[in-house]
Amino acid sequence: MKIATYNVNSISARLPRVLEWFDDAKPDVAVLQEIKCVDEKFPAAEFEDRGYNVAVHGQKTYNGVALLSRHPIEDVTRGLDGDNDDEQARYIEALVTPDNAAPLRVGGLYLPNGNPAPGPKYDYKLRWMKRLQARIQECLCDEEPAVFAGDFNVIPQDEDCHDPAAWADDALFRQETKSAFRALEFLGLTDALRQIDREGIRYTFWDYQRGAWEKDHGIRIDHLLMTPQAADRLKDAGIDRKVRGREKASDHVPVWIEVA
DNA sequence: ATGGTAGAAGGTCTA
Repeated sequence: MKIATYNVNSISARLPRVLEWFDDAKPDVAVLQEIKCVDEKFPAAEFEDRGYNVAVHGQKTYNGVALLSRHPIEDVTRGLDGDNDDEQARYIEALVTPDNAAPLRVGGLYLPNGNPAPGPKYDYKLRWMKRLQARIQECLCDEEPAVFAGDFNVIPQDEDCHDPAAWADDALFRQETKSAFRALEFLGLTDALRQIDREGIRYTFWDYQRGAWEKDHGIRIDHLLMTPQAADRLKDAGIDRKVRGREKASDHVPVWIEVA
């Protein structure tokens, strides 16, 4: 079973690119971020025609996430507990129940960027990470196979960044951010992409500005974190880097895992 | 050189 995450940076602007990738990669489950539209505007039919069940947690202009699955989905939830005043659409979760494999819980997330840091946006990022940690802890206590996938807006380590010094004070790479991400890993989660030999394929995002793609000035911020019961089933993982070079590409590329 | 680009807007804001 192939599970992928892809920050599309507007589903309406990106639809031809996204469908092209779906037809090529054929993920069983995909979580999308920054769809930037309300639920009713999401092009669900395009995915349903390809055999996907569609769950959307949309928002006008900003944010917005979706979960698409060829297998049946149950228990769809939208948003994270812990802040009733949070109106930003950044989290969607479902239990994927294949006919021929064990169920797998999948959380799709778009973690706040947090810039400028320090400041209120950064405080929101750190609070959001605490709420995510609480949700992950629940799944770990249930000893459930689960994958938390998405745009974490976290560069975990120096090796995930073309120029660590240039990013030192950025909300994606500040010490508090890295520590909060480590706290998630220390719960017992596996960073799936860390496990494989990527032969120089390390990054998942290249800024539109300053020729970042052409110079390979990238960062790794799109991740799939797996509970032990899910990590035991991990077979392969990859980054579909070539997508970044296409016309009208998102600034992120798809990242995927294959699980038994 | 606090620029540069992209998207949703139709103001600037977010990234």
